[in-house]
Amino acid sequence: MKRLIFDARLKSVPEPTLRRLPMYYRYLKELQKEHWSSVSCTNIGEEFRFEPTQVRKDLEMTGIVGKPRVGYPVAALIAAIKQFLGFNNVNEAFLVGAGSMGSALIGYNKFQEYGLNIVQVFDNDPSKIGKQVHGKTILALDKLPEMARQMRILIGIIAVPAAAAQDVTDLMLSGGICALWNFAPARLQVPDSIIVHNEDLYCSLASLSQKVAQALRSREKVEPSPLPVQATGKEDNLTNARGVYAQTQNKLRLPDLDDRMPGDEVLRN
Amino acid sequence: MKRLIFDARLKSVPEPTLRRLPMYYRYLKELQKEHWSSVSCTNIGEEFRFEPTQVRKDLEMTGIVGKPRVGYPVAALIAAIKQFLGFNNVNEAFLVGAGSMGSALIGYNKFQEYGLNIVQVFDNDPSKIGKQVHGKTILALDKLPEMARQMRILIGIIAVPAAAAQDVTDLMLSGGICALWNFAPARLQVPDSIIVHNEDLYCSLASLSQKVAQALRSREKVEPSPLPVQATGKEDNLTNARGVYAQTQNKLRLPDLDDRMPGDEVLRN
DNA sequence: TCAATATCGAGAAATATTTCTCGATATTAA
DNA sequence: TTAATATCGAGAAATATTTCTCGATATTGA
Ligand SMILES: NC(=O)c1ccc[n+]([C@@H]2O[C@H](COP(=O)([O-])OP(=O)(O)OC[C@H]3O[C@@H](n4cnc5c(N)ncnc54)[C@H](O)[C@@H]3O)[C@@H](O)[C@H]2O)c1
Ligand SMILES: NC(=O)c1ccc[n+]([C@@H]2O[C@H](COP(=O)([O-])OP(=O)(O)OC[C@H]3O[C@@H](n4cnc5c(N)ncnc54)[C@H](O)[C@@H]3O)[C@@H](O)[C@H]2O)c1
Repeated sequence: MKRLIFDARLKSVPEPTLRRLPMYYRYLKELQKEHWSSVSCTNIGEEFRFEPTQVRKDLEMTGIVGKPRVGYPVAALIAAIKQFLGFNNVNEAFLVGAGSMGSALIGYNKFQEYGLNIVQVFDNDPSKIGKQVHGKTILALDKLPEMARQMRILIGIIAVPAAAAQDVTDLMLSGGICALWNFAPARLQVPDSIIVHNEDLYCSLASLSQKVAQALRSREKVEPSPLPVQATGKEDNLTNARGVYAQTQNKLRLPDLDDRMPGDEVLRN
Repeated sequence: MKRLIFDARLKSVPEPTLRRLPMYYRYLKELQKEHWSSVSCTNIGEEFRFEPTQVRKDLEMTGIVGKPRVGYPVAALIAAIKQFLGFNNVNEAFLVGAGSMGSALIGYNKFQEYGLNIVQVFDNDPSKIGKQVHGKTILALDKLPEMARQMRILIGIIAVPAAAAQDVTDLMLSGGICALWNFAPARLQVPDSIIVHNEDLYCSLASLSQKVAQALRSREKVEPSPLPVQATGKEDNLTNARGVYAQTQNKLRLPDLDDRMPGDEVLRN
């Protein structure tokens, strides 16, 4: 309608595709270790319980072409996904908040495989500044903007309490950072041109919680069929029509009450 | 088609709705602190830049009914979402893997607000067993199944290296645990009746990475229009038609090269 | 009191995403 | 060589999700 597409390559990438591609990526790396030379959508689909066609549509987004009856060369496919997801331009990032969450992230060197490299760490706690975390020296916050600008850092990771998140955001933007990975449970106010990715464990937990609650409800309400019917399994947390339906029928396999001795106490501490 | 819906209340909940509801929940709690008595879909929509109708459809899932021209009573709405997402049945959970990730999770007491309570922590590292993390004593792994059964624990949190994740899973299932929150980058093999929620930071990172890469590409290819056009902002990471289109047009606001002094060096460490 | 208006609820329409279908083609095995 | 078959690619169909539309209604202020 009133939308302008500037470039074919910028065609909208469905969010669900964006969530599945990295899964394939990791799986393909496993296959590569096991010296597979080629892989079909059927292979991948079986691993994740997705329809082969869906996998094919996802891979299509990366621009790779496969061979009928054979599939895709594993190495080329990995390269294509890597390129498409931007893992190639290893993005250097600043992290603010060397608390427990921040430290875990800093110590996590595997991010580099996915194109992220945490190069500097900042905090505003005087007792932390100058100390090292996983080999990185914690710097004072006020140095951030200038360093970000000089090093042309594009990505900022926010691991401070929610109350401090907006201030940290503003500081990062003032240093030219334009993409944020936010671990604080806070909505950041930013200009439209800034990319924000909220890593919200609460939301994630909610999804699990809802499914457990639903399964419990379903167990109470729907006693007629006593055996577990379907479930999402590991394909969970993806938008998948079948998955969604499966969820509706989901019955949680609760610890069978008959498994217990009559005298068993339910412990609490 | 061949699907049986057992109970109207179990009607399929769209995944996107499941991701948005907890956002509303947190926002509503903020409003409550500020003593709002009622709230409309328009209010909520403005906060997150969602269409009011979408918010209304989401809230509809919880079963709440509002008043025309007024909206919903804040307290009742919070209660409805809480109930719907299962935050009421405070779910007690076991966590395995008292490493950096696990410790961060254990120390995170806010999960309780969302219905999750980590009651026991396990590890297989003899040097950690018996020690405390955030007030919780680390127990030997072999005690898990029996304790889980006695305490009727339903939720297990996996924070061990990927290689150990399947073993830990099997142990948890043997203790009657039937819902897993998995932080390891591994696909867990479980029966269909088990709920698995993978917390995959890689996938999340990939999504950010792809957007940055796309914005960079778009900047290279599409110079005609020099000003930033649209973006996802904080509503990112949701499936939202407008959002998706916005992304396609997304242009990253890069640090303007002219901002720098001619002699500026790009630092690396 | 009554008009103006914001908002709800529900159903229709539009859009996005997944699944199906089919023709083409590369590999395998007879 | 040839038939059987698995798989790709592309477009059509089905399904899911979002957005639009409209009638109903509660509140506000004239
Ligand atoms: N720990 C978890 O499992 C977990 C889970 C989900 C979300 N989070 C979120 O991640 C964030 C960090 O959590 P955490 O557990 O690491 O907290 P933490 O208290 O351990 O760490 C916070 C760090 O931020 C620093 N800080 C505070 N204000 C600052 C400021 N204005 N500028 C710079 N640094 C500042 C503190 O000095 C501290 O080092 C929080 O927003 C939390 O809600 C944590
Ligand atoms: N740290 C991060 O930021 C981060 C990010 C994403 C994912 N993860 C994932 O979370 C998991 C934990 O990461 P981490 O950084 O905390 O690692 P870590 O090495 O700090 O901790 C792992 C813990 O698990 C324990 N463990 C190992 N094998 C075990 C077994 N078989 N049974 C019981 N306990 C066992 C270890 O003793 C250790 O305490 C990993 O799978 C990692 O990939 C971590």
